[in-house]
Amino acid sequence: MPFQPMASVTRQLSRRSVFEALLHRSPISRADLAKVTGLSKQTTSEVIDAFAQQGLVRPVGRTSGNVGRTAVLYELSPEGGHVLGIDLGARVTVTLGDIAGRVLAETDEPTDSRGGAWALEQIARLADRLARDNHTHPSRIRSIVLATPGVVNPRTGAIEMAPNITGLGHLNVVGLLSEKLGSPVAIENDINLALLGEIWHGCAQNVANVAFLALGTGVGLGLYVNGQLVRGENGAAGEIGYLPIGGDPLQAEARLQGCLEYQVGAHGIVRRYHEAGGSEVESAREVFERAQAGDPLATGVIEETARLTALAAATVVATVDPQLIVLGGSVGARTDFADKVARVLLRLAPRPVEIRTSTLGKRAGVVGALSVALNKLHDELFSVADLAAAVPLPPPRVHASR
Amino acid sequence: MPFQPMASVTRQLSRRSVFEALLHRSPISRADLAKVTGLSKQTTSEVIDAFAQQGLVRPVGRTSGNVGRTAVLYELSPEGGHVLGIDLGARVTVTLGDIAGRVLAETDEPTDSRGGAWALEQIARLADRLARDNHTHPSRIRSIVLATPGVVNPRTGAIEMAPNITGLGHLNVVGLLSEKLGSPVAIENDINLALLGEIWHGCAQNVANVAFLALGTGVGLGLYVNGQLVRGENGAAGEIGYLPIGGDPLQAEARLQGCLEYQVGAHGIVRRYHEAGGSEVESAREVFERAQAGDPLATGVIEETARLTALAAATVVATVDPQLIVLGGSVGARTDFADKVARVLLRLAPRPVEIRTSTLGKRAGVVGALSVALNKLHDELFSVADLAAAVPLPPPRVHASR
DNA sequence: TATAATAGTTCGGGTATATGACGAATCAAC
DNA sequence: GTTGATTCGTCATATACCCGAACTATTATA
Repeated sequence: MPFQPMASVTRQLSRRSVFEALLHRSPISRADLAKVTGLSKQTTSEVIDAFAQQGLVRPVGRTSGNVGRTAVLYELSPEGGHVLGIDLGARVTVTLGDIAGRVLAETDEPTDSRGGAWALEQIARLADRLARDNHTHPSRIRSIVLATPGVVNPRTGAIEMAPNITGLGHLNVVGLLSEKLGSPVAIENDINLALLGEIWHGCAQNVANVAFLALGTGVGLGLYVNGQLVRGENGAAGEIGYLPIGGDPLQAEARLQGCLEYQVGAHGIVRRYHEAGGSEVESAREVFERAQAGDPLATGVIEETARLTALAAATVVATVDPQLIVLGGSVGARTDFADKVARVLLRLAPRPVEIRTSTLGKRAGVVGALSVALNKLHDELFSVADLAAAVPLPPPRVHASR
Repeated sequence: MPFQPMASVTRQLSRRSVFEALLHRSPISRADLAKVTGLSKQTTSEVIDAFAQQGLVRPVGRTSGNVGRTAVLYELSPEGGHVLGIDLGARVTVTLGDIAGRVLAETDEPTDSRGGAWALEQIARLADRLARDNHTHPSRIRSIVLATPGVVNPRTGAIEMAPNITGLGHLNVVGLLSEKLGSPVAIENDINLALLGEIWHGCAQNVANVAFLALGTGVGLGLYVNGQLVRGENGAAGEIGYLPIGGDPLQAEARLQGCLEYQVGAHGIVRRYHEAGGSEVESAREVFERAQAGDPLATGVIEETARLTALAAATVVATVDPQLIVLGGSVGARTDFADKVARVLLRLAPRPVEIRTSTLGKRAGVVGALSVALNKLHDELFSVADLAAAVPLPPPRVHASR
């Protein structure tokens, strides 16, 4: 094995170029690939031959009707690799995709209420069945991403504060799952992945600076800045439940649960309705329904919720200046609620910011997980990471001035 | 014209590799360069020869004392290119550096109070003199970065809200300055650059996630996330003067000046001292002095200022989860004040965050400007940007699921 | 049927890189 | 001093990769 790092870089770049063209323009001929990538026909052909031998690419017919010789058209083969996106929330959702980003199948069921290891077992079972039902052996799956609530440590992948699923924090989820499923597993916060889902296939496509405000059982924020996800040093970026908004942040409940979440989380909405003298309700959705039915107490609670949410949004606008704010989660995705928030925000922010509601809804998490799994697979195959890491240009060390 | 027409990618990578090694380990021999870069001695030698011919590199002696043939040591030549960092605030500061990041000279004087075009003229004069005094013709300067208060549009470079220097907003600063100085000019917000200064040579070295909280005449935030500066869609990231903290954000002054800035800005401190019944003072510094002298009114004002600052810091922690918060600016850099902030923040944040005070002080802005100018020069010479842009791997377009 | 156009392959040339051999220069030990 | 080990830097050679041009194959159209 003659190890020639530099020499292989250029071929890797060519491969990557061709792959990308296939990703975006398949079915496509060798000739068109050469035009699109800017590579010579010669190089393109070599790469395609290699891809075909690797099973990454397959012919799908020929051109016809045009003058000249017919061209063989190629596309990425589903056999090239499969990826899995998993969302672990109140339900477990598993999505199977192929290397080209095509969604092949999706399944879900309520999460095993015993939590912890049982939930992982459930995931493995669903994933296995999904793969087999789609003529794919589970071992063919090359990249798996799991969306989970809680703070995910970006270095270790440990789940540090999982509020809803019990007993996840003590498990080595990455290790257990990747062993069960036989493929590399990555974990990411569900709100972050919902954001990436909206960016990939939802309402935030082609935007480099987006904030995703999730309001449901909890409160959370996903940040996408400079075309990158913001995880934070401990994976705790976007934990805006702890924003000092809506009460005394030094109060006991506020310190424990988070000041904003105490008010705006689903429990907070119900509690505030009761405190205002409202009759028994079970869920935040009921408060919304009563408000729509004309209950003035409920309306007041909702208005206040919208005001606090707008304050949180204004906070994000002031710190990060996104082009777009996406509202999601069971509460946030309601268009009536989003309208209220937008109205307040207009008076709070120094400049207007576009607000949209999530278009993917509950699927945002899995879709985002799939997109990350896909990116990981692509990076593994056509890594430019080595290249970027090989020649960084950091600020120079200190030199004495003369 | 040292423009290599389409130097092949692989050679460019080698050049970059060697350059980076020179940057960090000079003086260094050809043999050691080969070891460090992983390139062959042959390639390394070719690159060094090219650099030498280009004037980018020069020999600086030989090794001695070791067994074996002596090696010629090389370092980056100051002739390789010069850069300029400029800070335009109450004073104009100009720093001259060379391609290796060595600071060659620095000068400053009070900003021309007539502002606008006069200030630009002043900058040009200072820069010209600085260059000539250091045996460098101004035309040798290849990259200039200007630090300025206000919101700098990241696309156009226009200054959109310059509070202190009058008449800057209406000028095409980039165009005028680059014409006067004969070199490409970039503009960046002064707080952002102060942050980068601290990261380069100050108290935030080797940290990937930093927040820089500047408290002085105004209030501002610089964010460094995932090893990148956060500018925001409109360059308005970090405009935390508008954070809804410390009062009703819908109040007239709050909406105009920014809610937090109205309280915590230097004017706000003075005003609050007067409102509390304190006697005439001119500046925030006097309030601090009186507090130190035992004035209970002043102490109260300072405590409240620290509390509000801590709230702002907690906001940043909750949204972005930095590893480190740097306090800077004439007020923020005071260690006594920083201690107070740290104490309050400890009780606000769900996890402790390190707080430091700026070590570069007033020079942070120029140093940061110089670092960016340097990076721009390096990127121009050894751009890997073309390379990264040539083969992106974005999420694929939507495919119909089957 | 002839012609123009397009697809894909073959071949030669140029630029890189790595490797190993070789001369040059130095220290250390005898 | 002389010799040997050691390191520096260059030369020569082989290989990988890319491109462009020539060439063959295949098609629509006049």
